[in-house]
Amino acid sequence: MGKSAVLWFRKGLRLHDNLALLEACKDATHVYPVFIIDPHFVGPGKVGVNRYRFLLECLTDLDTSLKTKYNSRLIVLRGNPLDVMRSLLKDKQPFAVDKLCYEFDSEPYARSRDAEVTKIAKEGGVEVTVSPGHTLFDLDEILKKFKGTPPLSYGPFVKMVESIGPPQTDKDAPAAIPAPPAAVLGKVDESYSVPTLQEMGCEETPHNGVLRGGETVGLQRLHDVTRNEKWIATFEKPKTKPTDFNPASTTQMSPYMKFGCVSARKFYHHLLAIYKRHKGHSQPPVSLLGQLYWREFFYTVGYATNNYDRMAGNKICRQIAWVNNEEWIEAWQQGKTGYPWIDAAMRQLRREGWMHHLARHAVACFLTRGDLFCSWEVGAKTFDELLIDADWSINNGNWMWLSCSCFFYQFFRIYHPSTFAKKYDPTGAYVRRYVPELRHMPDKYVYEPWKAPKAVQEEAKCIIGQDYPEPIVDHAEASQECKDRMKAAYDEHKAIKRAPKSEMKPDPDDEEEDDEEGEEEDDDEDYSIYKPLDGTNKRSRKGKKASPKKKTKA
DNA sequence: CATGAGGACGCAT
DNA sequence: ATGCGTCCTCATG
Repeated sequence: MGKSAVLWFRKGLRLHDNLALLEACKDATHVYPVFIIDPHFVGPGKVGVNRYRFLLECLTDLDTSLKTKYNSRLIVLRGNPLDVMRSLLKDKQPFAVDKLCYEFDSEPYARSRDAEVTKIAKEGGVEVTVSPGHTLFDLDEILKKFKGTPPLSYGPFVKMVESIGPPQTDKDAPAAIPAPPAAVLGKVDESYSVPTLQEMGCEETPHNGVLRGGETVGLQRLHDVTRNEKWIATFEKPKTKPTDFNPASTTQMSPYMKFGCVSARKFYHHLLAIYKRHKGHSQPPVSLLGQLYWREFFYTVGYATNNYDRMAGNKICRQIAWVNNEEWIEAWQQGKTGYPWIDAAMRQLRREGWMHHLARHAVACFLTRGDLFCSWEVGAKTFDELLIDADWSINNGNWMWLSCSCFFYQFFRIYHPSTFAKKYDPTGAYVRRYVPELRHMPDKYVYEPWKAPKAVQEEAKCIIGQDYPEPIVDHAEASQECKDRMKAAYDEHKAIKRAPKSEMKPDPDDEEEDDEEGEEEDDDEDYSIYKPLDGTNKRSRKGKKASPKKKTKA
């Protein structure tokens, strides 16, 4: 008698180089390709419409490929994965299986979910296999090399990664995938098909972006983008332009990497083949290969770090007394800060679910250490909702980077919120595209429209403060205050580090447990512009400024 | 386009 | 103690 295996798709939404799929096909008479729509990710503020649309496109593509090439289909189940798996693996509903195969996922939610599911499988007598493949290398293997603690610098990380040799060669899609039995295929009808956006609780909005989901378009993009080998070989990330659109100046492969539509290993070997033909190609960190290594880097650190997605209890994260001003946050999120370059980027994000890396830098710097001094966690959540390529490990890592909370510490280097983009796009075409209010503003004022004389504003049909907002902060003033605050936070950090245990830290080895909010003493009350505006925002999310002196353990 | 100051960071060795 | 760090800005030549 043959075996029935479930291939549980989560990320890794592809048929090529899918080790879990190959594992499922091994000795199986039937393979059930399954995806579970998890309500955990549904709802306001969770996953924005653009990423959901992208996901559904990925699922539709899988379903189509399975139908046309393999006489099979994708079975989409709905509900909490634990409930779904309980009924599948223990109650054998809607079908019975012997084996469960999936790809390893390093994110905390996935890890605890998968641990539970594994338990359920054991109880149901179902074998479980976990395959690597989302990253170039097995993260546990990398971690072992670093004795559990990966470096916080890229250089040493890459050095080690390169020393372990190239990742496994990518595998082709299987020649055949044994389909579920006809009886089951007949049983799983409409209610197991790919949902609509509406079912996901999203409004059916027009598709504004250029990036469609799926393995097929992902591979096509990889093919198209790598056809220009010279460009691939000489690619340097800092030299790409954040203001380019149609086409963007980068590969835009990130959403396909995030969902695993395209295998990282395939991308890697593709690049190396091109490098072989082009001597003098660019190098990490700026090269395209360097970008894959950055991904690997953040995945590794994210995997090894507790509370990686927040400041409290996060050992690698600087503790900084950010001040969340809700009005400013709202303005930033909606692209109404009064700084056209910042607003254009934020509107592109909301509209298309994508923006260039350096645009992400600019808006992140602006929200946190550059101008508004709001917490990077707010920014990370916003990106997590709106970006189609939002990737937990990379997103949180980059937010710590940009806010000078980890990885990068030169807080006096601040992106200018109006002139940074000028060198890329002197006439402001990008701004005009995403901030139509400024469409008729002369080049001279398009990045700083508040400086335009009234007559010019009238001529351009854009009165500042009426048709387009005044800047919510004065950059010169705000950035100086931010620098001062960062300096204070860093000094505090140094003081804590220098002063050893002596009565300020209860135990040198308590690390792990209850993150006792190192609430900074707030000696800097005279920072005018960051003071709370009557009740709309709290001083600091962790508020309680009660304790006057350094706490001792309760 | 290239260079240097600015104010002087931290991590890794 | 030293070297280095993907992706700053402004002023100079």
